[in-house]
Parts: sequence; C-alpha cells; structure tokens
Amino acid sequence: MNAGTFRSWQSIQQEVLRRIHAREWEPGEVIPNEADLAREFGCARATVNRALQALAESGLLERRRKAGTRVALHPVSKATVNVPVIRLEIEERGRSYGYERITRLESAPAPLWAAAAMGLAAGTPLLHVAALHTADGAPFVHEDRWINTDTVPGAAQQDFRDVSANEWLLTNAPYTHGDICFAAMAADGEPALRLDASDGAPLFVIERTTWDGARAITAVRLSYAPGHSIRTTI
Amino acid sequence: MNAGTFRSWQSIQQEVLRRIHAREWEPGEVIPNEADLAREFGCARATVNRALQALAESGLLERRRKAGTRVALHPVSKATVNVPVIRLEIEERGRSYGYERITRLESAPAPLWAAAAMGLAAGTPLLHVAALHTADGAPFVHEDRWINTDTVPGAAQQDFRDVSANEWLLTNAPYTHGDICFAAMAADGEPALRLDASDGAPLFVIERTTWDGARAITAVRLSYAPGHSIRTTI
DNA sequence: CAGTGGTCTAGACCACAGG
DNA sequence: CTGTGGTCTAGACCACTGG
Repeated sequence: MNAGTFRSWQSIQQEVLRRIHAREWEPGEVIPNEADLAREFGCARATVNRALQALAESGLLERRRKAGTRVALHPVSKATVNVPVIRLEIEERGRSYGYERITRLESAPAPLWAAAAMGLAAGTPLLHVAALHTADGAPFVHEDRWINTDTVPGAAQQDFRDVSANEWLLTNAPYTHGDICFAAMAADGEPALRLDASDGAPLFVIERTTWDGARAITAVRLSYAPGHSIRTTI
Repeated sequence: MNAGTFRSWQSIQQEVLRRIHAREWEPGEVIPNEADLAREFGCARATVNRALQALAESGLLERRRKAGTRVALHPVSKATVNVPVIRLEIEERGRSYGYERITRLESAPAPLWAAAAMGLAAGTPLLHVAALHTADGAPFVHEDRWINTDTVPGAAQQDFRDVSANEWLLTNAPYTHGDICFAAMAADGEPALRLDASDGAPLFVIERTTWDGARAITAVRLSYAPGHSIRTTI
C-alpha cells in the first residue's frame, strides 16, 4: 500500500522516525528486516539500508547481523560539537577577531597535564606558546599550548606573532586523531588575569591533544572567558 | 596500478587519508572526481562515494556538485559527545549506581532558565523534580528537572522515587530533537549542598531541552560533582 | 546452519551550481 | 549548458552471529 510513497532514503528515515515516535515500533522491539521493508516501501534494499544505517549511527536503532534491527531502549543522544579554528568561531558570530601572542618559549618543561596528555615524561622540554584571542576587543579565550617540535619541526620556525598556533597547526600539521576533554576549572594565574576573571571564577575549559599516528603533535588548554558555553542540538 | 588493491570503502578511506596526510593532496586542493578515483582504485563509483561521504561528514573534505571535492582548509573537528542515561554512564565506569529523589512538586513556577529554554513564559507552572545520582555512594550529578505535563501527561502519574525522570523520560517520551548546552557554573544553593561542593566551586553543567515537534517536553540542568569532565576523541 | 545486516557492482537518472 | 556529486536499482556475495 505504501509502495511508491517512499522513494528517497530520507523519506524512509522520516517514516521510520514517525513509527518509533508513534509507538508503532516500541523501544526494545525488533523491526522488520530490510528486505521486508524494501518490499513494503517499494524500493531497493540498499535504500532502506541507507536510512537505517543513518538512524543507527544517531543511536536510535541498534543493528546486529542475524539478530536484526531493534529500537534502542536507551537512545544515547550523540551531540556533535564542532570545534573550529578559534578565528572562524568568532567571525561566525559576526564579531571582530583579535589575536595577541603573549609568550613564546623555545624550550620549556612541560607541565604535568600536558606531558600526561601527550604521553611524555613531565618536564620534557617543549615549545610553549601562550596567547589571547579576543572578540570585539574583549577577551574570548586564553590559549596555553605545548608543541612537540620532534613531530612538527616546522613549528620551530614560526613565531606565532600574527598567525595563532591554533590556526597554523590545523593547516600545517594534519593529525590522524585526537583526544578532547571538556571541563570546568577555577580561574587562576595568567589565564584569569588575561580573561579579566576574578580568581576562582568558574571557567569553561577545553583540553585537546592531537596525534600523528603514535606521535603527539600538540596539547592545548583553552580557557574561555567567564560565561562561555557551547551549544548544539541532538 | 592500484587496481584491485583497494576493494572496501574503508580501505579507500584509509588511502585518501594517507594522501591528505602525506600532502599528496594539499589543503584547499581539488582532488580527482569520483569516476576517476573509481577507475584508479579499480572499484565502482558508489564505493568511492561511500568513502568520500564519510570523510566529508567528518569535516576533512568539502564536497560540492560541479565544484568537486577538496581537502578542507580548516578541518573543523567534530567531537561527538555521547550523552547516555546517567545510570548507564555510571555503570559503564564500573561503579555502582545510586539514586535519590530529593523533591517532587506537582506544579511549581518555572525558573527563568527553564522557561526560556522551553519557550514558555517565566513562572509557567511545571512539574518539578530534583534528584541526586550517586556513584559508589559519592554524589555524582544533581538533576534539576522541569517537565511540561501538557506534552507528557503520563509524567504526572510518576513519583520518580525509584526510577529517575532522566531514565523514565528517555524511554517514555521519545523526542524529535533537542538543544544541549555545556557550561561552567559556580556551585550554589542546593546543588552545591548535595554535591558536597563549597560555594563558588566550578561545576561542569549540562542543560538540555527536548522537544516533541514544536512542543517542549522537558528542560533539565545537570550539575556534575567538582572535577567532572567529559572526554571523547576526534 | 541459516537469517540478517554489510557491502560491492554496473548502470542509470537527477539536482545542483560553476563557467 | 555541462560536469560533478547524490542517489536509486537489481542483483550478488560475504560476514557475522543467534539458535
């Protein structure tokens, strides 16, 4: 009866969503297999497959060979947080971007958090760059960065005075994978000073480490100005 | 020459990654079109398409009809944060889960943040539930939840004494979409008390609103115990 | 063992947007 | 207008895993 009504994988996805939401297919229940759905919808199995794979990726369906496809009992919402270059993050909000390098040390002993994140011994000498990114002149985020020049020799030639390490590394040191950590920390020391935050004020902090295979490229702690939040949809 | 070497879309994805990483295809550069790559790799175009679409979704490639596929100049790292049911979040860490309902009010005026998130007037009467989730007996996260019983009538019958609103709603009030916000806030009032956090301590906070179409289901503020962080990979 | 999803193929048509 | 990606199809084989 539905034959011909659902032609694109998106429309099939919509219909599946409708059935889940209308409780025609209940949480935990096995839904018909791909071949049956394809027949019902009057389309090829590959089209159904595309729709169901997308829903499985979003966590709403769970699929296993032979066991079939079931509606997830506890749909894990997967929030995708975009972490762009800071300059673009600011410009996309229609604010004017500013950058100021604070310090650059050719070789400084890595602090515990950076060393641990990069899998190095604490105190390993690394290239260190501290900088402040501003939006409409106001402090936006403080960048505390540690770079492994063994992995990225080119970084030693950069002074990061005009182009931030954030931006330079992203286009010049492609990474294979990375770790990222979101946390809340009390404002303290130089970041607090630069961000005009009173000592102990809660700051939103992102720590990120990127790798080229098994070799760490860089570790960075981004301390955002008070009140900053990250929004997305699920 | 490569014909026959790359047969699965994953292996093609790997090869494309290798070329990007090895700078054979530089940032901003247009790469060969799908038909050419399919010929080079000795596979069907659909297989190449699958590999390139996956890479585009991850932000490493940018694709436009007619314009072709290019290596992203500023690869936006997309971190996917899984937000599971709190009970599972704790149990997956191998810790024992505990739950305690603190208060339940049939009808309380919505605070500003909740009302704004749900698109209602401040002070709109809503069902309010406050609860504490514990891990190995220690406070883990404080749940401050506001439920729109117009949208979810069934919630009015629940006392949320044994099953948390978090869990009950996820399986009983499927949502079409939601907003989520990560922030850092100073510990204050009841959450601070329940979490054994000193006043003003930085807390990691997640605010989430879920919708059934245009109707708000619930808004929740999750205040995590001091030191909590969210980790993922990119 | 057999049913289910995962994937590949060869070919086709279409939608979009660059030139 | 034309090249490029986006998608659909019908059929096939395979990989995994539940029973």
